[in-house]
Amino acid sequence: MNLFSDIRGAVIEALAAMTVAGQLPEGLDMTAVAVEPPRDPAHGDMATNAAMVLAKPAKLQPRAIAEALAARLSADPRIALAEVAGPGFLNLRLDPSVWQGVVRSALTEGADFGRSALGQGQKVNVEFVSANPTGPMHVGHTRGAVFGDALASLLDFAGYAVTREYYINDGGAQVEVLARSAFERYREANGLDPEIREGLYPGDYLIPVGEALKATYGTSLLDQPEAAWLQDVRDFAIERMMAMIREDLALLNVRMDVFASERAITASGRVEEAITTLRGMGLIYDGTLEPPKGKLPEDWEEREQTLFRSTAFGDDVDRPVQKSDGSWTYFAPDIAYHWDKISRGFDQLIDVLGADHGGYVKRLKAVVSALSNGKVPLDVKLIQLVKLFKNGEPFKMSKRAGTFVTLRDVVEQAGPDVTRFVMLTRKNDAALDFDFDKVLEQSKDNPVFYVQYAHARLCSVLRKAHEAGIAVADNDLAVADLSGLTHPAEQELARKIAEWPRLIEIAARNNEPHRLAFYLYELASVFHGLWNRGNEDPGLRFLQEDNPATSQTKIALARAAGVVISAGLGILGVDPAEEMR
RNA sequence: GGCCCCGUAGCUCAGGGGAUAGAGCGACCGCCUCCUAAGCGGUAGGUCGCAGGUUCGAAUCCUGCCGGGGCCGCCA
Repeated sequence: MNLFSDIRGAVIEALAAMTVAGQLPEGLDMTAVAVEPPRDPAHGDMATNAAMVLAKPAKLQPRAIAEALAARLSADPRIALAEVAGPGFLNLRLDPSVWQGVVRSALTEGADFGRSALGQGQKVNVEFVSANPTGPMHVGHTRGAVFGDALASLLDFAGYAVTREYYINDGGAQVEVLARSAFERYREANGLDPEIREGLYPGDYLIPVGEALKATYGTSLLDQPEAAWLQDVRDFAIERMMAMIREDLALLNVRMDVFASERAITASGRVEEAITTLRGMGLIYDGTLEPPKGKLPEDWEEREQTLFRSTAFGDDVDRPVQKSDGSWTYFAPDIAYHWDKISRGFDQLIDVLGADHGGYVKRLKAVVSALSNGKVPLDVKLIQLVKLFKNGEPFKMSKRAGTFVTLRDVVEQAGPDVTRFVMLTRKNDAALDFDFDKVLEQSKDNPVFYVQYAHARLCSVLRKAHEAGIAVADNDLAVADLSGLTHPAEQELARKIAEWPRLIEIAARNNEPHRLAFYLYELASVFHGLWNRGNEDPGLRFLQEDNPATSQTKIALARAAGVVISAGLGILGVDPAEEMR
């Protein structure tokens, strides 16, 4: 159930009845009518802007509409009080039974409470990570991985059919560099001095690859010319790198449905196909580009290239797809890849990219718009940098100094739960500070801990109640008498729980999983607050020693909060701890 | 030069058309005979960068400017 959409339905129904009764003109657009939680709890449980939104088109005073609407809504048993306030808000106070209904829904629906039909089963492709298969993943990839995985889970929960996809850039020049680098390590494994020339990858992680090459090929490649071994060594090294990357993702509990290979897509003729399609639309032409403004590259030369008319879709300049020598630019496989995704029938595409790829957003959107006739929206989520700290001091990453912080370093130190939650405590387009010490702190300063602690406290209550012989299994609590949940502090928690389904839809609409992290923090805060009220007012304790029935009632509320915390953390990929150690 | 992101409390950040703008940290004052005080309550703290505009209503949308960061190439 989604209480907010239920009540909005009641408002829309009342407005329709007013139209029939001649109190409103016909044909009004109701899409802007919203039912939201008011900022100030004193304003009631929910508020609707209906009267203000409709006043102008209906040519009526907002207060007049609001009053007529209030009169109709008052007849709804769920609405205890409807009063007009401010410039025309209609504040609604809900009957306590409504909150009891929310708690019961959470208990009966369990992990599915809040699941939405918003997506209507639409096929969404979430492409994320897509780190080059040339080395281990670093912190930046970590954030992208967590974000993409959580977003995918969120969209799944919101009713989309989600595919998690990794695009392997195994077709460009950089994998040949990888091959040459690995070959040097292969020579090293055979007792020769490696020549890690400028431009090759110097990382130690290639040493085992060199050894593996030796194990497979012995000395047979040593005196061969590059042309003889390049392809085999490249494929061998890519496979090794991808195995390493898969392991890293597994450490973070990130899973992929599809690993798409640039080389496979290119080999299948998708590039030519996509370019031909674009050409058929008149979007490909031969021409020369203006030199870039600002600092002019030293070797700038005007040359004719094959260009994609991305300016037709709002890009700043047209983009080259083919070099002057006829070979494809790096952009061409990207076109083919997105064409491939469109061809696979996705209704929506999402690309999760590093913020340094911001300059490609327009051309990617242009391509997707062109190739799908504007039917498939592409949302590009840019992931800002992660700034690492240790003891409050910035922790500079440098490949040269050997302080290159990998995904594995982070996860091994902080653990997957902490890493994931912290990475989601900031909007994707805001830079994130990640302090190794703060993140491991077990106090309320650490949001992960704070949320997990709320859940652990609940579990503690459940254990104690169970020991006391009170039936606290979910199906027992779901049929408990909830009419005793009338205290304002208890209703505050129920109100927060009721926001969960609405939050899911807002977060999913905006592709913003960070909203879940913030919400869960708030929910935990309300839970801790109610818990502590029990110190002063024993009547608010969840466990009422001598009264199993009342205990069941109150524990049902606590457990409903726990259901949401558990589900929410589940979407973020964080384990809801049952006890803190 | 162009494009993108950011600018909200002393600090770190939510909120991104609705009412008197929120949270955490830091500061100050309180709360353990009691389900985990690893927690809770309260006080103080604001020109939502600046200036226009749209709107019944702008921190939120539009334009310009200021300040910070990022990107720009036949590289990937």
